[in-house]
Amino acid sequence: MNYWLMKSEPDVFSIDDLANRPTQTEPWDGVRNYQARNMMRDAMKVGDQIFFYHSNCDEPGIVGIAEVVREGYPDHTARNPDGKYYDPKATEENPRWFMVDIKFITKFARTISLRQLKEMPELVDMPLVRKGNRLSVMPVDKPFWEIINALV
DNA sequence: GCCAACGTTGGC
DNA sequence: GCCAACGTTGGC
Repeated sequence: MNYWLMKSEPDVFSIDDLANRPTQTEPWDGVRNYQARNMMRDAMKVGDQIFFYHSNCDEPGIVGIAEVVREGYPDHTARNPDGKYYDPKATEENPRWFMVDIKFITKFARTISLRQLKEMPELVDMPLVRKGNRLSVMPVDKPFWEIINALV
């Protein structure tokens, strides 16, 4: 089993939105970054655990856990000319963009803030706390996962 | 709103 | 294949 972190702007789609879905499941559409795409297409497996991260908000940080329930498949929003994720280069034969489905597992009682994570010496090598990291989907090494989980 | 750090695009 | 211009991300 692998561990991941996925960012979402809570104004757009928050962990509460995920929890309130009828099936508590959501296709992770709209990712338009090749590194993130490759991870969703090739590496994320059913059962993998995901830290759900809120970005671009008052208190950026990890707010809960989700898991992968469907492995990489074409992101059909790339082929909808009326949607904001439209990409004319995506075709049926070559979908270009992929997504996974994730399911709500838990919401933390409080946000584990980015600020708090940055203060922890044992996490200095975690990509998330590195300057300039803009990846919206990133792997989390198991030791980091366990350290952070112990904060809850 | 600012801006640093990236990633992508396209001319050459 | 280089690289300048441009667009986006996301903390602050």
